[in-house]
Amino acid sequence: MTSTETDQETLAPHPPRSFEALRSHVIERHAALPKRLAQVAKFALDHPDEMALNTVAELAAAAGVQPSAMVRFAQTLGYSGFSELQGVFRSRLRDRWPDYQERLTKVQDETGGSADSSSVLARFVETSMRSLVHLPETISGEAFEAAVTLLARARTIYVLGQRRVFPVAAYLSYMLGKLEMRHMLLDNAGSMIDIQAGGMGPGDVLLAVTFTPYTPVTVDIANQATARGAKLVAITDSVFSPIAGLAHARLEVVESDFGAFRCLSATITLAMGLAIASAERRRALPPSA
Amino acid sequence: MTSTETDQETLAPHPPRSFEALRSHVIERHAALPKRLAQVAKFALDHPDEMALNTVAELAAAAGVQPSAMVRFAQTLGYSGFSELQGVFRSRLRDRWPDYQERLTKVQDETGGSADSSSVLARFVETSMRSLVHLPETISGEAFEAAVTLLARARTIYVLGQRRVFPVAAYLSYMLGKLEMRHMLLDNAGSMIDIQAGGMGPGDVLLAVTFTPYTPVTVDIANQATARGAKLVAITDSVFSPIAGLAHARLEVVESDFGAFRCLSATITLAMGLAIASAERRRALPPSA
DNA sequence: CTATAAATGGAATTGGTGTTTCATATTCTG
DNA sequence: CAGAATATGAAACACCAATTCCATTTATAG
Repeated sequence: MTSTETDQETLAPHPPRSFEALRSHVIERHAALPKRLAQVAKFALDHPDEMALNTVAELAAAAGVQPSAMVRFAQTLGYSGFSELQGVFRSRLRDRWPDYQERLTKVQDETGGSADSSSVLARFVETSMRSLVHLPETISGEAFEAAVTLLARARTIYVLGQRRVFPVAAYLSYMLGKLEMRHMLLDNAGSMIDIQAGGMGPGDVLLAVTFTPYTPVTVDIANQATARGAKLVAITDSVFSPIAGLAHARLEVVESDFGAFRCLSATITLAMGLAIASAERRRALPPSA
Repeated sequence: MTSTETDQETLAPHPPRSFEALRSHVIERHAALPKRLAQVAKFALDHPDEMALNTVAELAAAAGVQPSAMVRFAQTLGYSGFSELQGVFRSRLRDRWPDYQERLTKVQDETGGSADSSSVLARFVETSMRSLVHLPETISGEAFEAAVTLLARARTIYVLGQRRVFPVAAYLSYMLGKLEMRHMLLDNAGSMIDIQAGGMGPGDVLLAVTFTPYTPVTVDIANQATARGAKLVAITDSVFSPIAGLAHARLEVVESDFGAFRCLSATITLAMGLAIASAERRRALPPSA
C-alpha cells in the first residue's frame, strides 16, 4: 500500500509554483485528462479569481462538479491538496495587484490623445460603463414595471429592431425562446416584414426598439400594431421619438456615443432584464387560456 | 444584560460594503477606538491584501494581537464577524478597479431595499459592469493588436456567430459596413452557410465568435476556413474552446453569468473596439491592390 | 483609594472546511 | 462480450478556523 502511494506521488514531483507555469502545464495535459477533471481544469483557467477566493464547495458548485473532483484535480497535478493549488491562484492575485494602476493611468493618458489599438478598447469600456451607470437613472421604475406587465400578459410578443439595433432584437428573440415565451422576430428577411407582422392583433404586444435615425419600417410597423389593437412597448432614445407617443410603455435609454458609433451595452442589458423580469412575472400570473 | 447588548448592536446598523467606505469610516473612528482595536484598524488599512487572503490567526500574529481582537474589531464596525469584514477586502481584490467599485456598490445599495422588477434590472446592470471591468484584464494587448492587424489587412472579413452570440455578429456586420470594410455576415439564413462561406481563401479572415456550448456549425466553418488558408480571429470564452487552437489571434472574454443567462455587454463592447481599431489601422496602411 | 465599567488575553466550543473513503458507474482491453 | 481498470458521486471523517466565553487586567468615576 505504501509503495503504491509512493509510486503515484512520483508521477508529478514538481507541481508548478507560478500561475503561468500552472497554466501552460494544464493546457498541455488538458486533452489527456479524464472528463470531469478536464472540466475542472477549464473552469480553473477560465475563472482564476474565483479559484483564489472561494471555497471548494462554492467552486465545485460553480464548475458543476463534486468537491472531491476539485481535490483530485489538485492531487493529479502533484499538489498535496486543493489548498496548495489555491495558493498558486492567490499568489497570482497578489502579484498582479500593482499593474491595475498602471493600466488605469495609461488609459487616462491616452484618452485625449491618438488611438493606440488597445487604448481604443479601454475607451470603449469606459463609454459602455458610463451608459450602464446611467441606465437605472433613466429607466423609471413605473415604466419598467408597466413594460413587464404588458409583456407578461401578451399572447404573442412581436420583436422588432432594425439596422443598428437589430442585434438587440436578435438577442431578445433568443432569450424569449429560451424562456419559452411565444414570440416572433420581425427580421424583415426577404423584405417580408408585413407578412411576418400580419398576425398582430388585440392581446399581442409589439416590442419595438429604435434609435435615431429612426428606421422608417420600424415606425410603420409600430403604427400598424396600435391600429390593429396590439399594445406597444417601445425602447427608444428620446421622448420625441416617432414611436414614443404611441407606446403603452416607453423605456428611454441614453447610450453614450463614441465618435460616430453608439454603444449597445446598456440597451442589451435592458433587453435582458426586461425579458427575464417578464418571464418571472408570467410564472406568477394565473395561467390563462 | 440583554438590553445592553441590544443597545450596542444598534450602534452600527450599516457596516460599509465597499472598501472605500470602510476605509473612511475606520479613519474617522480611529481616534475613538480602544488601543488594541486601533492597532488592528491600522494594520487592516496598511495591509489590505493580507486581510483578504490570510486567516485570522495569521493576521492576528502579524498585527501582534489576539485572534479575538480581530473578531471584536469586525463586530465593533457592525459586521457579524471577521468573515464578513474579510468579504469587503476580498471584493476589493476581485474588482480591482477602485473607481468602478464605488459605482458597483452604489448599484448594490440601491438594489438592497426593494425586490420588485426594477431591482432585476439593477442586478443586470451590476453583472454587466462586472464583465466590463474585467474585460481589459482578460484581453492582452498583444492579442488585441494581433487581431487588429489581421483584420486590417484582410481582403474580406467573414463574420460568424450563431445562436446566443449572433447579435454580436450582426452588430459587427453593421459596423464593418459603416466603416466601409468589405465583409460578409455568415448568418446561415436558409441553412446556406456553406454557400455563404464558399468564397473564403488565402487573404481572407474569419472573425468567429463562440461561447459554451460551442455551436457545431461555428466550429465546422472555422476548421474549413483554416483549411482553405484563411486566417482565423476567435472571440471565445476559454483557452479550451474548440476553435482556440486553430486561431491566429485569440481573444478571451469572461462574461459574468446571471442565472442561466450570460450578458453580452463585454463581448459587444469588444466587438465594437475591434471593428473601429481595425478600420483606423487600415487607414494607416499603404493602400494595397 | 475604592468601586465600577471597559478592554484584553487565552482557552473552549462550534461550525464549516478540505480531505478521504467506498460503492457505483463508466471506460478500456483482451 | 466479459473482466479489469479507471473514473465518478456521495457521504463520512478529521481537522482547523472563526467565534464565544470567561477570568484577568486596565482604565474611569465617585
